[in-house]
Amino acid sequence: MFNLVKGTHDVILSEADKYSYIEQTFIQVAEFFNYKEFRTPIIESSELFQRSVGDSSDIVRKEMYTFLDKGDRSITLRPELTAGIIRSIVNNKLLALGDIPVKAYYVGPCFRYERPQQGRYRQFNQFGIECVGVVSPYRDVEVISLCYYGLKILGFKNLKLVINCLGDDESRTNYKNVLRDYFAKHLDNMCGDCKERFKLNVLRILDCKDPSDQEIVKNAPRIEDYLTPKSKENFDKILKTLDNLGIEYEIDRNLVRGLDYYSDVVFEFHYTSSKGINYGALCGGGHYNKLIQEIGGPKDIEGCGFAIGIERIASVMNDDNLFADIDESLDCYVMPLDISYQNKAIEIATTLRLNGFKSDVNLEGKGLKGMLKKALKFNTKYALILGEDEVNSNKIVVKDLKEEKQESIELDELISYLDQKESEDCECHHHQNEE
RNA sequence: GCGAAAUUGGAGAAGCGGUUAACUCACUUGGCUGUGAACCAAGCAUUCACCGGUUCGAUCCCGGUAUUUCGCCCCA
Repeated sequence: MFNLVKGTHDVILSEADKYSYIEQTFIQVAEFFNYKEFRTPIIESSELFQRSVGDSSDIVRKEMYTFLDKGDRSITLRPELTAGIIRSIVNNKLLALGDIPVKAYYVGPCFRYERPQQGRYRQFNQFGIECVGVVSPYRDVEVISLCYYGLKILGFKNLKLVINCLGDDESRTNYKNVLRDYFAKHLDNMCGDCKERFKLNVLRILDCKDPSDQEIVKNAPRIEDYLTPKSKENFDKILKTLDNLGIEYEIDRNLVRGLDYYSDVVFEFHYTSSKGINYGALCGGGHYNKLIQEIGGPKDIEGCGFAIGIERIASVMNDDNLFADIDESLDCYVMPLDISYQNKAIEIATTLRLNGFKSDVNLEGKGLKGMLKKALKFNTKYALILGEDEVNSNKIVVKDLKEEKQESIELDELISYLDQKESEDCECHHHQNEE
């Protein structure tokens, strides 16, 4: 027996159904917003992430799976997908063609060397979108609303959008200087992490969880006082539009996020269940001004995106019972009563499949009782019994497992018989709906 | 990276320094030889995560390893 590698997990059977359900929901919403799928490599050059995610981020500093390949190239398993998506947009010259914005969505595995916990793995899956070529603050709203509707369709109620504005370059340079001056005075009393943050990225001191540090943060200069008029105006437009769309938000001036490429608007959706359990952030995203240029793209092209963790969403949905019953059913289960009828049985099953009936055959040589049990386990509509009498007379018994009725049918008429039963079924449903 | 706790069949789970490792569910087979339930009977861990140590004897005590969970950190 081999153990799983730490922080990895198998996604199988009903768990896999749940993951596809989450992914498909977001994919459909993204398609509806005219986003196109992008599939980029799982491995990228290490430098890509150092440049984009940022040397001062925890991800780059301690969470990347980096190795040298046989040609001595430094390779990294992607810790997130934004960098790769932007790289591919730049490499494929999609921006030079003038079709901005490029609207991309993605789904796939990411890798971070972190301490595993429930709903949190070293190999995990993300869905996300990037909208590159953003010239209007309303694009930011579009990105936020896409995320909002995806979560809503999955059944999340009482979502809280937590939002902040980090400002553009000019705002941030000014603000960081002021902030550095302020924290320099208090640095001796602050935690070790913050001393580190002071050197690397002073903004990240703002979301330190240390209580005594929070006291210091409380009196720190605030970003809103250092925003350039343009940043401020854009942020106000975003907030106003969110109001109009009925998306509730809360401004958190200390929301910074751990990736260095964000500027201007950043956001997270937080969730508290009806039972009052606070699950924290389900996803996060924001705007980036300099990332495209940093990766070698044209100047002055901005983007916006968000990502959700599939594992995290699935874990919360499991916990909060948000998965509707995914109804897996089988139309027909063919049951040969003797192994000598198995060849006949698979012929019948094949015919059924070619005619649009999802079918399976019992080839395990069980007794009728055992096969019926198996049929029930698959949530089968029709059990088809093939015994001596049927084989001799070229017939088959069709047993409706829900109605608990059965009929012996000529094999030639099996498909038309089932088609007729199905259409009656449909009409029945229609009548029920009308009532 | 730091701190803590856990790990017994397919699942839940009891157990104790001494060899039939309880019980429940699931599953298999038969009673019922061609019909789903119930009932009854039988079967279902030479083994208690792995490796060492202590011991006459270890699933139980000790040490190490692995994994998981929880907290910190961070995030999705």
